[in-house]
Amino acid sequence: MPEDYNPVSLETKILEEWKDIDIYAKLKQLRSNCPKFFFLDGPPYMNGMPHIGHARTRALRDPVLKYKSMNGYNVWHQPGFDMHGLPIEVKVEEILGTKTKSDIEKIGTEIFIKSCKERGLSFLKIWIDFYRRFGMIGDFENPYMTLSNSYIEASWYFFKKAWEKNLLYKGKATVAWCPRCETPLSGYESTDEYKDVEDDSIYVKFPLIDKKDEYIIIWTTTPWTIPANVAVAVNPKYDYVRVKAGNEVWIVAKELLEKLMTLFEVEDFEVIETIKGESLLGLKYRHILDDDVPIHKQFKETNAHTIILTNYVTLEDGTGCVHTAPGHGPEDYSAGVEFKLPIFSPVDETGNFTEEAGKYKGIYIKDANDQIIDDIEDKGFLVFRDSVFHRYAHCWRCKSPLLYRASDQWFVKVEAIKDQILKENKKVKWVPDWAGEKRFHNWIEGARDWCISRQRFWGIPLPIWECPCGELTVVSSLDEIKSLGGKVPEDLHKPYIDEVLLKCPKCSETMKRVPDIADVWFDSGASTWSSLGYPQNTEKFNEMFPVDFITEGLDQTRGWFYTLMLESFIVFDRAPYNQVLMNDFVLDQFGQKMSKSLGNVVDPKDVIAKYGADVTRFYLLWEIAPWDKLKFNWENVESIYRTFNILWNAYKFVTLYMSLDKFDINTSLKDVKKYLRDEDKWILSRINTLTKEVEDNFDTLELHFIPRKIKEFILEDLSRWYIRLVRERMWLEGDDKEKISAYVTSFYVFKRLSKILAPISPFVSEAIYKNFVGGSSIHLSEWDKHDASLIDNELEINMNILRNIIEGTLHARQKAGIKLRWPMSKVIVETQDETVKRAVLALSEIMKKQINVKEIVLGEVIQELEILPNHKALGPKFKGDAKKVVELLKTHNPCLIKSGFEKSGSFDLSGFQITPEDVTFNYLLPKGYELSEFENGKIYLNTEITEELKSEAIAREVIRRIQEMRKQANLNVEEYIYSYVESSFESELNHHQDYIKRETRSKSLLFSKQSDYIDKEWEIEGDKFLVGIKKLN
RNA sequence: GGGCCCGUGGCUUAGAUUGGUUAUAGCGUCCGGCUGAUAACCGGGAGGUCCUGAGUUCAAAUCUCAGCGGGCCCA
Repeated sequence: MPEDYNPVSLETKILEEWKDIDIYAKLKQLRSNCPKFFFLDGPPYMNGMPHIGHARTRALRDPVLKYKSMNGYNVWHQPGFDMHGLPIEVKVEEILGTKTKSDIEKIGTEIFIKSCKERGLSFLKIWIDFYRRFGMIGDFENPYMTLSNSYIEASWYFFKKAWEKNLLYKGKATVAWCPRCETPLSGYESTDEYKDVEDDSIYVKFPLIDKKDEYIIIWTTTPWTIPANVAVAVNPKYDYVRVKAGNEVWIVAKELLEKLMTLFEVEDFEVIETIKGESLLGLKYRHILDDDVPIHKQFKETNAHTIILTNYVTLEDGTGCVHTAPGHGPEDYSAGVEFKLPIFSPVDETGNFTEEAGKYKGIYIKDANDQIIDDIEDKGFLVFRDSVFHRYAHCWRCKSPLLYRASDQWFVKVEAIKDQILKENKKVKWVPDWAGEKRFHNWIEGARDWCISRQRFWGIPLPIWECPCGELTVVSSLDEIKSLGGKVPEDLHKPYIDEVLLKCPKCSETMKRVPDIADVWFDSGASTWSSLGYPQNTEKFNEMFPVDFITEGLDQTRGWFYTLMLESFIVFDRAPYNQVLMNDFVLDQFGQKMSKSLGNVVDPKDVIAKYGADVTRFYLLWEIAPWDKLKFNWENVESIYRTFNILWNAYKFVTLYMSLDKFDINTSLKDVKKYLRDEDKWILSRINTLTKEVEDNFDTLELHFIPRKIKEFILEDLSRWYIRLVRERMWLEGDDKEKISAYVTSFYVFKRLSKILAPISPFVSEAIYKNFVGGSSIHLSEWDKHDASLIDNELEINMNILRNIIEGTLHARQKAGIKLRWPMSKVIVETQDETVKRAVLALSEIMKKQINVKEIVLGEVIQELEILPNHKALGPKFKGDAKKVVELLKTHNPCLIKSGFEKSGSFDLSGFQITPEDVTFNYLLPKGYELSEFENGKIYLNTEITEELKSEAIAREVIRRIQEMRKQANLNVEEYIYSYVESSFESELNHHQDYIKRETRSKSLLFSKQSDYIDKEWEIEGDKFLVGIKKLN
């Protein structure tokens, strides 16, 4: 006999059992010859604990894996963990107290790397323990970890392939740079953290050469980039004006002129000429700081200090003439390339000006702003100075303001292959479809070449060796290192890998490794093959590739979904995955982001500790579609818990009687086929319909429908209906066939239900299944496919109709104030719907029991119409005749009056014209009936209580009291008692003596007070009843 | 500024793909009832500008456009 539902102790116990039988090993073995299903785990970043969002993603993916596994697939469930990268470095820097890269070098790269490794690994056990507790079954002993030598070695294959395909190049580029981390950030890393900051805002005039006192006006919020200015960009399509202001001529965009002059407080100005932007091309100007930054004088030989044309110039702010410094902005950079400008970036890794910056050498760029502005002002080129609040990019880890600087980096050519990638993406099934067809598609369309190198420590070292002769070698394996005369270190990380020297295949000189590491986003993108140790081991990979299914959060559009696609495409010329499920985040119940500072964080540990993993998983899937934001709502979790409690109680109920009767679970449906009653056939149909729907939803990954339908089934079909209907049969004595057929049906339903529930809530399903069916684990069993032969749509429809009618009847009872315990003689169902009629005829036995009515009749009831005068209206209208009108109303047929209103809006009442406002119509029920409406008709309940009905009602009332007393006395269900009832209803009770005795398991029923009975006085409908019971010894 | 997603009683939601009687259900609330599986449940009441506006249509929560608010991503 099962205990009460206590999820936490139940789950702990089952976890022990799984451990004892080594369930994963068993599963692996069981499915070893089955078709593969390659699930690739999106590796979480190992810098913190699992949060509720992680739990959500896992609550989505694990059911799919379990479902696939039950359906005979050999599922690959290797967890993965992302363990490199700047976030870990930043954390370790906090611990070690370093501030800069040179600090790290001072304490030693080796110590630093070891600390990073320790930090990355420190979360491993916590995560795997979480996975286990969450009910996941997987290859937890063999996760893939991006920091392992084998992973690193395998991932190098990408660089080799990219190099061979000419998709890897070294270039100078202007990239977002963190001066504290001293490394570039990829485009998307740099946009993660925009903050509103106050900056200088200056308008500066650049003197045109060969035009006396003529200037072009620019605007900038980064004065420190002025020393690197080499051009001014205008939009060829816009109109520009030459304006006379005082003794000078200024050039600005026409549209901005008024605004600027107001800002500069120049009242006296005059437009001399309006010209298209394109005609400004090639005008030369003098760099305003060429005395302080003398290198500009050398640029005179080039295209520097020229007006150029670009279409990124807008009229939103500034002057329409854009200060261009190709060393300090990506757009400036491309313009620089196009117009062959010097790519000049006189700033070092730490954000300080270099020698090339002349006078400003050694000053931190932000600190140089004031001095630069002063210098510009002293030279007379400052038009206006202000400050602005604007959004500025900051480093996503250390929050330092970023800058753009030109540097030598390694790039992956993306722009060249993005059309092919877009084509490949069309073959991927995305759920929801817009995630792939729109979001991901758009992202790829706008993709730029990927700066993959980082000048940091903790990451996958670039496998590129460089010879002084200029030769570059990209290696992709340790064997290759050896064959080029290198000694393979024990650990492939920096600094060890930097000591590996190769012999140049061209000139035999010593080659040194490029000191860079890879952008951490590279790591997980290589998991397609690196997690399987390919290309070092080909067997597993050949068997598994491509990936059948992945799922991650929507933020991974530009992250993992992208790097996987990009890297795999470069390596294998195809999309790496067939199916992607994208989910949204988890917010708090008000739709706000969870954050420590708001104190609204929901820790999955707490949810599991309170309600168990089954409920948590079920809830996370049930609440909303995977691709919508989930507002975490404790009350709804509670409602799922209650559902599970009901499931458990339903399960307890059937097992109680089955075990009392020692029911043989091998009795098949066939054996009892002819004894199955409508409710049995109905629930058998329902569970198979449910199974079919669940199968469909798993196929289309509309996963939220699954728990919703299961919940509906448990509450509506199983608990509130089927069990209510079969309850009486469970109390039948002996080997009654109808009871056995109810057992067989219940057994079938619970076995199936546990299977359907197993992927989502693996513990409670396991408990029910093992208790019922036995075996080692439900997760080692096969999915029970739906049995179409048991689905009876008509029966399901009929039962629905019946339930509507029953609800309606209960409503009528309530209106009439007659409780369900009191039997009634007749119900008339009035309907035009043939289906409803058929349903009533087919299922009237069930209906009679449920509404406690002796007879159900299909028919019509004529309702009498009553007309009432509306004195408020009649009085003023007919004054003295009002009384007469009221009398006349009584003598006319209300139906005629009503149809008169409907025809002409009024009625001639023996000369008095009355209108609808003058009267009120009422339908009168035939005497002794109560009415209630349902979806397809009306229900008339005969409320007349005969002596016969009353005596049965009294009997039932008494039964109910005795049952209550049995319960209070803690008697077992099967225990017998003696009982007595002392009341003024002896003859009525005597009439139903057998019934009362049977229902209450009384060996005797007396009608006078007995000594040594437990007794209690009850009041029923105003009469006193003294009831006593005594346990049989 | 651009792309994508979301906006339905106090709260959480159904609804899309196929426009169609009175807009779904749960929680909460009020009233009543039932109970030998169920500290459960059942029946009923109250509670809605379906974010706003315009358009298409006989008919719009649903389709179109514009706007507002929120989110993710990009600039």
